[in-house]
Amino acid sequence: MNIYDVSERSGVSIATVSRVLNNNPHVSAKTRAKVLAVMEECGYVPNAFARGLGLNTMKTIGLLCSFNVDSYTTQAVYHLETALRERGYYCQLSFTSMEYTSRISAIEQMCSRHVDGIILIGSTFVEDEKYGNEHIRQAARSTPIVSLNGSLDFENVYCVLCDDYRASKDATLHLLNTGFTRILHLSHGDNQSGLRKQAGYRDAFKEKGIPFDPELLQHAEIENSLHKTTAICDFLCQLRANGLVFDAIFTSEDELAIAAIRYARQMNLSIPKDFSVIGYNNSTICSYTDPEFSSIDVRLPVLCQQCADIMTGVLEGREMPRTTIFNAELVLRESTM
Amino acid sequence: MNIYDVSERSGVSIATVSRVLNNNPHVSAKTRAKVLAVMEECGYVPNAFARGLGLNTMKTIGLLCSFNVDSYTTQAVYHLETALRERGYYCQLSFTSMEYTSRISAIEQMCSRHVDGIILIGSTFVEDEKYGNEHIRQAARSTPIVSLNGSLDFENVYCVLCDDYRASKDATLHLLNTGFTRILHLSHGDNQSGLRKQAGYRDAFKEKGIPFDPELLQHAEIENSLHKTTAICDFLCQLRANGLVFDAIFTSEDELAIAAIRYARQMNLSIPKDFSVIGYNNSTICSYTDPEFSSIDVRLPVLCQQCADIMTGVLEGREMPRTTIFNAELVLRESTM
DNA sequence: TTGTATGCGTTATCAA
DNA sequence: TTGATAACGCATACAA
Repeated sequence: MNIYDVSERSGVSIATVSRVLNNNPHVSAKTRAKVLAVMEECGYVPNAFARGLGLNTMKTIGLLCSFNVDSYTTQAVYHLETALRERGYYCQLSFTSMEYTSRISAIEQMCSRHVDGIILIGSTFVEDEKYGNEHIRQAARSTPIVSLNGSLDFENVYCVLCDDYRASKDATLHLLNTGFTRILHLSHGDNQSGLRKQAGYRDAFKEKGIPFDPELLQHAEIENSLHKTTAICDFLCQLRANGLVFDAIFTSEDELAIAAIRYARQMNLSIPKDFSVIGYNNSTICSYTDPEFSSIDVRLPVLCQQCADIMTGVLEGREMPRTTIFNAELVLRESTM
Repeated sequence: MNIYDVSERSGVSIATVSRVLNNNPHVSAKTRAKVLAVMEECGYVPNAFARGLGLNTMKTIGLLCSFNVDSYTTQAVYHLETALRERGYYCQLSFTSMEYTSRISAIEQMCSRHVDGIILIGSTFVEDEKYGNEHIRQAARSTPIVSLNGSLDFENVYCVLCDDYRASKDATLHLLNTGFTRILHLSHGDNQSGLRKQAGYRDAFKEKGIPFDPELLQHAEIENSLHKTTAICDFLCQLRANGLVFDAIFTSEDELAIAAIRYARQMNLSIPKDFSVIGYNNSTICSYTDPEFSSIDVRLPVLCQQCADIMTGVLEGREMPRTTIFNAELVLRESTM
């Protein structure tokens, strides 16, 4: 059942059928009604591929996720899809593995599938000097790219960021101001966002004039196993056993804060009097521990709305800001004073 | 840059270019090399829409998620996308809201976009008598549907299930066998999967000849808020205050088990001696609590692989089983004897 | 307001 | 092995 069948059965040309289909006002009410009736009767559905070929768009945005299937990524996917659908766009989804080549080919594939735009979820898509980001610049020549939480300065690439630096500084200052000076920063990795967090953390010490001990900056390797919490908790115990003194932990991800809470309990430290914990992302898991832990709300729903707005704006030919930065908010719970 | 440009620059017809593109063996090595060289040089990428129009497929599977953005759904999305990509298919993603009409239109939209197949994630897509599932039967007339964890008996609909009934029965029996008889079943809702779990739970009592108290079957409304755990914990305290006696909790979702663990701590109940907890799905959050809690592993990666296998098999015209059922496994942790 | 004719970029059939 | 040409189903410029 195609446009020719409908035109035949309703006794008009395919042009008229097409007009009805596209709500073109230059159709008489009578003709329109007739055509619609035939369409209804035959259960006609326009062929999306043909339309795509003609219009050179299928109203589709590619969503690229890194290999971390964490709450940040999954929530972002949810918010982005919802926001884009509201704006008339569909989503194509792809996860990438840990390898650099996987990120490259994922972007290439999206382009070859002729998506209208690509949204990169998380700063893991921004490579360090070792590899560089030429592939992103290249892809952006044909397809607009919005980077959620990753900063890139390329033509046709738009960045929507949360001010991780300031948020981390604020969180660290809060801990410093409430009497904790030996603050361990447990970091996920050295991706761009992680580095911004580390900088904010460090500068908080500087601002307070408190000497900073580089030993307090620790990396926790995340393997996505069921024993992650135990492993990280053990890691913390080991640090302590090795003589590192710390009275608070600020983590780059909520998942890591879970382990920090457990560590405190194992060490019989009273939270928040003797020991404080602050996580990052303010995800649902903040309320999974007892005590519930404080965290930084990165306003993911707002960021995602903005990503969708910018993407649709660009596609509609409007001038859009190349970088948008939102403030985060420190949400205090039982794990801090 | 299209196939005509390539044909012109390489001095062959578009038919030959197309053959090279599709690895058709009826091309001389010399011609192939020449054409490939031109393609490489020009950075030619075939137009996906035109190919879709010609072949009547864009190798795309629609993934439909319900409104619960829980770990089950998000993990399923990850495993499905990965498995399908390995098999040469791309994924289009759509979330639905709580309304019935939203599920209807999501399915219709997928069909109208001409996806090759649709995967329904979770049994929430199976409606009760109130609405019925005619829309699914209808959609399946044009598009093969695979239902993950939802049972449906329609032509062209394939079901991949975990034996929730047996898993629930096993979990309940384990609790009964370790001395707990007042087992509260905290259920997410009366969707199909939830009902199977309830039946297994009930039949465990029957099998042991222990009278079953219907009061022990309780529903927890899930609003996806940050205060969910607190709310459910309060709900449990209220039940207790109202005189309901229970010495164990078996939940239909891991998220609910978090609240059960907290309840036990608040009540100063010693886990697992005085109080046992078993969750459902064996997600990462099982290790977020202290003590970590036991849960039912529904083998989601395996189920998703099977969904992908069946979908691709159907699309390739092979005969595929209409229903596949896997066994779950009870994973014991610190919350049970 | 309606119809005719053409283009979109492939794949595939049939001849050569 | 290669090429000419007809689909595929829609949108649209232009003509009527």
